[in-house]
Amino acid sequence: MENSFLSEFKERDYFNQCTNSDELEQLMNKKKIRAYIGFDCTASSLHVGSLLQIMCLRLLQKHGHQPIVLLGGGTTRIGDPSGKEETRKILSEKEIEKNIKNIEKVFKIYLKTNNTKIKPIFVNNYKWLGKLNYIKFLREIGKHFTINKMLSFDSVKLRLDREQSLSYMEFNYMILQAYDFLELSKNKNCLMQIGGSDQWGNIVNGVDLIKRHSSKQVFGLTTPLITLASGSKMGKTEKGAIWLDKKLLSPYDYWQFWRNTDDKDVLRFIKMFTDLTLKKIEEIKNKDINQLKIILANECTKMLHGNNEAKLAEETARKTFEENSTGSSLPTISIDQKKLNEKINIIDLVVLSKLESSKSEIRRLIKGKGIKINNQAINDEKFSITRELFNENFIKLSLGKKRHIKVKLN
RNA sequence: GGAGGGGUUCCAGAGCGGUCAAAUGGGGCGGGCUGUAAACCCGUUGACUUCGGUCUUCGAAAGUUCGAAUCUUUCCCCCUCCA
Repeated sequence: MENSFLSEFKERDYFNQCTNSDELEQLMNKKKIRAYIGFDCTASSLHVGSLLQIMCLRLLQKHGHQPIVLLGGGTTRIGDPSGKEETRKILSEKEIEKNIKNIEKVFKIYLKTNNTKIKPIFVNNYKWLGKLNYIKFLREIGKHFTINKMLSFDSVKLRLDREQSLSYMEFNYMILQAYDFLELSKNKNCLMQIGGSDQWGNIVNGVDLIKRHSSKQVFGLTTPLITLASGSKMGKTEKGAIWLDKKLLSPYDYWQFWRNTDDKDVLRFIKMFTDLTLKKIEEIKNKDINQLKIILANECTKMLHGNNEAKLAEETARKTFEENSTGSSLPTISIDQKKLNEKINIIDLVVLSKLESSKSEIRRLIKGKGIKINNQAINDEKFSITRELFNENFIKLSLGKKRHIKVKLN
C-alpha cells in the first residue's frame, strides 16, 4: 500500500477534523478497523450531498477497512437539528422503512459487496433505539451528559440564536447519536465514526460517551461541508436535488450536473468524487478545463450508472451542444399522429414535455427568445407544430440553453 | 400564568384604507458576452388569457366600508421579557 487511509483521506481533501489524528493513523496502520457513517432516511434516496460520505466508505474499503452503514430508522424518527433551520416533518414508520430499503441499493452500487472482510455491514438503529427504556436510559446514558455542554453545541446554539424553536425531542438527537456509536462500538467493534463537519458535535459526544461508559478509545473524523464556488450547498439546485437514483434523475442529467461544475471546483471534485489516482490527477490537471469537466462527468456517471450510460450521456451532450443535433439519451417524449393532425400549439407542446408547467412562464420564455424548435427560436406563441418540422420522426425542443428534449412522433 | 412584539409573494424585507399582483435586495429564469464556466450587462419573476382583460394571493375565519395586505372581532402560530 503506497499510503494509508488517513493520508489519502487528507490528500483528497476529505479531511476536516479528527479527534486524535496521530493515534488514529497508528491504529489504522496496525490493523484493519470498522468505521461507521450514519445516513438520514428522510428521503427516498440519497443525493450528491451525501456523496462525499459514500466516497469515504469506498476509501475505507480501498484500504482494507470495513464500513458500517447506519441507516437511521430510529434517529430519522426524531430528526437531526444540526444545520437545520426548522423542525423537520415527522415521517411515518412505513415511509422510513421504504426509504431505508431504497437507500441501501445506493450503497450496493458504490461499495464492494463480495469480499466478506470489507463488505458493508448495514445496521438500523431502530433495532436498539426502538426498545430503549426511558428510565434506564437516563440513568445509564443521560447521566454522562450535562445540559451546560449540550447547550454549547452549534446545532443547538444556532437554533436558539435564530429564534427558531427546538423541541425537546430534537434536543435529544445528539444523545441518541452518541448512543448509536456506543452500541456499535460494543456490538460491532466499531472504532470510528465519520461524518460531515456539521456532525462534529454529535460525533465528539459519542467518543466521550464511550470513553466514560466503557473506557474505550474510539475516534471521530469529519469531512468538510462542501460548498460550491458559488457559495451554495452541494446537492440541491433550484431544479431539484441531484439524486443518486436513475428513477429520480436520469443519467444524462446526472452527467450534466457534473459537466456544469464551476471552473474553480473542477479539480477539487475530481479529487473527491472520482477513482482517478492522485498521480493520474497530477498528470491531467493542466488539461483544458472543459476536458476536465467531461472527465469528471464521465467518471462520476460511470461510478453510479455504469460505463454505458456515461458514454451515452457524453455522446448525447456532444451532439446536443456541439453539433446542435440530438443525441440518443436525450430525454424523449412521444406524441401521436392523431394529435398532430389536430394541431398542437407550441405552448401545449412544452407543457406536454414537462420541461415547464406554467403557461405564463412559457409565454414569457417565448417573448425572451428562450424557446427553440430544432434550434430555431420561436417568436410567436401561436406557433403550431406541423409534420414538416420532424426530421426522421424527431424534433428537438429546447428551453434556454440547457434544457433539451426530444419529441418523437408515433 | 403576566407584559409586549410579530405572521406579506421562493427567501429576506417594505407597505399600514383606494394609484398594490404589492417597493427594494437576494435567488431563479430568459437574452447578450463566452467555454454547456465565472464575472458583467439587459429583461423577467402569481395563474389563465381570444392580449381587451379575467381569476386567486398578504396566518385563518367573520365583520366595517363603494373599496382592505392595510380598520374591528375571534381563532391559530411564532418570538422577547417577567414568573
